[in-house]
Amino acid sequence: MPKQVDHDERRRQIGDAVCRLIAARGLDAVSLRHVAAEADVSMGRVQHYFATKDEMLMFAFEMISERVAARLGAVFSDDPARYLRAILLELLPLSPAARAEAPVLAAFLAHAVVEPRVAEPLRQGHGEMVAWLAGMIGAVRPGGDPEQDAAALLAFADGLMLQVLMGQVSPKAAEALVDHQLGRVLT
Amino acid sequence: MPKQVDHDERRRQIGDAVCRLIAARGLDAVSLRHVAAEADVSMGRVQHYFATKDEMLMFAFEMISERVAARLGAVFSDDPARYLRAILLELLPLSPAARAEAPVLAAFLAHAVVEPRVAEPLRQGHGEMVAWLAGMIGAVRPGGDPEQDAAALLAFADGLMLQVLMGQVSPKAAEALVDHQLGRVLT
DNA sequence: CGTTTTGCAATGCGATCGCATCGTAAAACA
DNA sequence: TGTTTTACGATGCGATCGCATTGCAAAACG
Repeated sequence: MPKQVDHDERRRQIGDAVCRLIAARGLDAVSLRHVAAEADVSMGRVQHYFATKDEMLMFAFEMISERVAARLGAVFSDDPARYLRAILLELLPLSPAARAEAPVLAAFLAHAVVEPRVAEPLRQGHGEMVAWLAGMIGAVRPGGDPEQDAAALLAFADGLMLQVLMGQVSPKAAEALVDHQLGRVLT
Repeated sequence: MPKQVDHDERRRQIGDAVCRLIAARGLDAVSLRHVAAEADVSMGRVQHYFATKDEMLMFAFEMISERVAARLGAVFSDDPARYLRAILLELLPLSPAARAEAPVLAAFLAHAVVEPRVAEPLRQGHGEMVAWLAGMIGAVRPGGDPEQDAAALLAFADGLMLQVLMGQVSPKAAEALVDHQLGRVLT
């Protein structure tokens, strides 16, 4: 056999091309041929690593999910208020990394509306996020209803992400809005 | 010539089919043949009323935009606080009408991320909505920064719409969240 | 009443789609 | 060193795509 390649590495390279394609031209621009071209490999190679297009898309979805999770996991602060703020900002397409991932995430969010297999993991992520946010809010400001505040804050962040992506809100304005909203919640 | 038909009416019938298709299976399920089947007409008819698929999609987009606008326009209350609440609830997929339109809107929102021709009118609608909300907030609670509160509230509503569509938040919980959030803003 | 115009239905075309199949160079393994 | 197995590249197939073309029945119009 030819030199043993890193199977997972190859899959990630192709998944990367899928994500770039989605970010630039949307989910329906993803075809085996376009992906192969974007990744600069043959179509046979793409097929070798993914049995079906659907499997490839689901892999790309898991990829960006994990990347976003990793980005959020890399955030930390001793001060709960700062921690909370940093996490919320990390959800928005402000940094280059987030700006690359957010359009892909947005495409999958819309896809989740009509595709339960995408919606389910997102549902789980939502639950975990709300729980984490509620914990932080409770740490900063005891009393009240931290779960409600957490859920509201997450809805706010999700909507703001989309609005920034659509150009309805500038990155600068989005950051100001996060501070404004946090000010309302944490007092 | 055959009996004079109501040209606009026919276009709306086809546009309706497009919207139903998008709501059920997403934007990329829209093909001339699928639309013809959904509308129970021939493909030739679809082509007769829309020169290109793109024109058909843009028409469907304008259709739901106007419908949502009409639904919002039908809301009214003498009490600014109630008015504000009613508008926010109308943005969510709670009523049957809103539940039919929201998935279509969500699909176009995601499309807007990579398609400026869809993003532009949405940008305008966003601006108008923020201005209106700010006015209402100012009427209920003078002082503060109503524009910031309005923008934050709209981001919250947009995100909540998506979350309800994805099943992350139940309609009942969404309504409670709206009241919670309004309580934070209007005091 | 004949002509013209309208509203389609039908068909076809080239492109592209996902996917299956086949062939093969090469390295791991016996 | 021979065999097997891996990693593809190439090609092809049937389905579907958007769109163009053609034909024609019927009603509005002079």
